[in-house]
Amino acid sequence: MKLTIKDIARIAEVSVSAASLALNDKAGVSEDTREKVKAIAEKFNYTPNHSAQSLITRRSRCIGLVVTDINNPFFAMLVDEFNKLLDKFSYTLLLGISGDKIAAEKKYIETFISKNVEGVIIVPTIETNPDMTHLFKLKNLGIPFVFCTSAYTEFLEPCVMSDLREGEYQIVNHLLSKGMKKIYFITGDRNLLLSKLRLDGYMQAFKDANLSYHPDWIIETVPDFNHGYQVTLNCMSDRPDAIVCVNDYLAMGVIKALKDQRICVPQDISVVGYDDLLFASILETPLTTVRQPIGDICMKTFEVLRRRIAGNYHDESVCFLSPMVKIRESTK
Amino acid sequence: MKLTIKDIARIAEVSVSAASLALNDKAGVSEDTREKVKAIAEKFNYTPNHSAQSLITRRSRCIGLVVTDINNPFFAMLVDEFNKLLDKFSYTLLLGISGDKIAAEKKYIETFISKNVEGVIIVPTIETNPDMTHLFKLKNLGIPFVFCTSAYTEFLEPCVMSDLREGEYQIVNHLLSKGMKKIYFITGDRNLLLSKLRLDGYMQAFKDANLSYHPDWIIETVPDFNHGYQVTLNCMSDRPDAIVCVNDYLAMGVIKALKDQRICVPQDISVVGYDDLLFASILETPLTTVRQPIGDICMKTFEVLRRRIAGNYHDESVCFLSPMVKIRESTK
DNA sequence: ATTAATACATAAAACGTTTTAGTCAAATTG
DNA sequence: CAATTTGACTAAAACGTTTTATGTATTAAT
Repeated sequence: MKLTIKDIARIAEVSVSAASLALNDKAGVSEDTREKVKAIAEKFNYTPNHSAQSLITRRSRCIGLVVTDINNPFFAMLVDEFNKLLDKFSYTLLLGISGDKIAAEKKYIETFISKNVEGVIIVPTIETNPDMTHLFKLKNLGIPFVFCTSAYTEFLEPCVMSDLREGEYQIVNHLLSKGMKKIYFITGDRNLLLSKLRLDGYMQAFKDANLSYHPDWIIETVPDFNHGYQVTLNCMSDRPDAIVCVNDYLAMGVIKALKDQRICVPQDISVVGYDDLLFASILETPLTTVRQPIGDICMKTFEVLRRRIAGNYHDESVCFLSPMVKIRESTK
Repeated sequence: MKLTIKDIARIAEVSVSAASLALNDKAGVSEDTREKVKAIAEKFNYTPNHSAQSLITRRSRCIGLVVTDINNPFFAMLVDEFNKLLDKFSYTLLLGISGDKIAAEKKYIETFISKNVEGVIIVPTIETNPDMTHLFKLKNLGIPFVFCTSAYTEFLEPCVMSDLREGEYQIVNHLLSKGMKKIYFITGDRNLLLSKLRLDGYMQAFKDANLSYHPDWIIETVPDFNHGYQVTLNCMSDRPDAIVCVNDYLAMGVIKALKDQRICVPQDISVVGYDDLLFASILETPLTTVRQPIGDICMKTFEVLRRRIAGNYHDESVCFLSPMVKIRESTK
C-alpha cells in the first residue's frame, strides 16, 4: 500500500497540516519537526499523491507538447530540447504526435486540458481550413499556449520560429546565382505559415533576380520521407535543374528516389533541404541546407510559455530567430 | 472559469450523482436524464477534472515511458509506435528521456509514480552497477512495468526485445564468410543485456568458424553518433577489416569519421550497423544492418503491460522476437 | 505585571469527482 | 390487497492533499 501524508503525520506524531508544511518547506513549523517529518518521509519512501496535490493547488506541473512527426529527426531534436528544459523546471512532459492531422491535434489538446496541464506547446499541422475550437477553448480556460516552429495563419500568436522566409530566400538565391532556372519547390500546405514563409522566400528570390518560376514547379504534399520519394518519381520527367525541399527529412525521400532512378546529385540535379539534420553531412553528397537554431527556438518558446504561466501576457508575441545557410556539395 | 460537474448537475436540474452516472454511461438513471445531462455537458463544453477523477478512481489513464536517446531514430520510431498504441486505448503518454543516465531514469520513474501512472515502459540505460531501488519501488507499489528493447541483467523480466544475439551472429557470420578476420565491435556497456547479447552473437560466430578475435577489438562506449565518430578516429591506426556497430546511429558516426579520413567503404573497410534506420538505405554505400521488428516489439510490450495492469501476471516474462538481416553494399 | 507580538501547532474546509447506502414511488408478485 | 422487487434518484462519504482560521504557549515590549 502506498503511504499517505496521514501515515507520515501519524508516525511523526504531528498533525497532517504540520507534515504538509514541513514537507513543502513552508513556514509554520519548527526546524525540529521539519527534520523529523522529512526523515520519516524519506525513510518510508513517501511520494505525495499528485492527483490530490494538483486538485487543490490547481497546478499540475505538467506541460503538453504536440508535435507533428517524431520520425522527422528535426522534431525529435525539438522534443529532446523541451524535455531538458522541462526537467530543469521540474515539469512533466505529456507528449502527443499529431501525424499532421488537425483532428489528432485537437484530441491531444482536449486530453491535455482535462489533465490540467499548465501550458501547451504546439507544432502546428499542415491541414487547411482547420477547426480552431480547441485553441479558443485553451484561450477561454486561460491555459497558455505557444506555437513553435510555425503557426496557423488564422491564429498567429504567440509563436517562436526561425526566419524561414529569409533562409529559403538565401538558399534559392544561391541556386539562381549558380545559373539554375528550373527550380522545383516541394513543400507542405501553403496555408500553413511554415510553408507559406518559405514559399515567400522562394518567390522573392526569383523576383529580385528578375526571373520567373512556373506555378507547376511548386508542389504541395505532406512533408515527409515517403511523400518526398513519391513526388520526385512523378516530377522527374520534366528534368528540373534543382529541387528545393521544405525540410531535410523530405529531402531524404527525394534523394532516395533520385538514387533509385540513377540520377546523380549534383551532376544531373541539385537538391537542397532545410533543418541541417545530422545525416545531411554524411550523405554521399553532403546536403546543402539551412540550419535552424533549434536550441534557441526551444528556449525562447519555453520562456514565453513560462512568462504566460506566470500571468505575464505583455511580451512580444511573434519571434523570428535567424537561420544559417549551409552550402555543401549537393549544389554543384 | 471551468465548469464542474456540479454546474452541469445544477443546470440539468439533477443531483451530482445522477450527472456522474449519466456521463459515465452507468446504470441508475433513465434514458431521458442521461440524454439531458449529456446534451448540457456537450453544450457547455464540459471536461471532467482529471485530478479529481484519478484521485478517487485510482486510475490515471497515464502510462510513463522512459527512453534513452530520442535523437536515435530507432527510439523515435519506438516512441511513435507507443504513442499510437496508447492513443488506441486512450492513455496519455508521459515521456522521459534518460540520456543513458540511471539517475535520470530513476528520477523519471519517481515522478511517474507520484503522477499515478498505471504502468511504465522502460528502455534501460547502459550504466553499470545501477541502483535499482526505483524498480523495487515500482514492484512494491504494484505498478506494472515492462522493459523494452533490452533489460537489466540484475532485473530481467518482464521484457520484450528482438533476438539481438541471433541477429549479431548472422551478421558477423556473414563477414567471416567473406574472409574478413579483424572485425572490430563497437558496443555499449557489456553489463547491459542489449550489448551483452550482441556480443554473445559476435563471439559465437567466431567460435563456430573456428576463428578467434582479439579482446582489444571490442570497444565499449556510449552508443551514439558522437562516440562512434570519436572511437573510430582512435582505432583506425590498427586498420580493421570491418567495424560492427551496435546500432545504426553509432554507425553513422563511424561512417562520418571514415569519410573525414578518406577511408572508403566497402573498398578499404566494411561497416555494419543494427536497426535498419531509414537513412541506412540512402547512404552512398547502403548500410548492411539488421532490422528489428519494431512494430511487433512495441505491440507485444504494450500487450504484456496491459495484461499486468489488468492484474494478470502469469504470462511469459521474457520475449524474443526474430530480427532480419539486411545485406547491403557496405560489406563488399 | 500586563499586554502585544511571535512561534508553533492543529482542526476543519476545500478541491471535483465517484461510489455507497439509502429513500421513495411505481411496478410486480403471490 | 399486502408484500416484495425494481427503477430512478439523491445525500453523503471518500480519495489525499493544501490552506485558512484558530488556538495556545512562549517571548518581547511597555
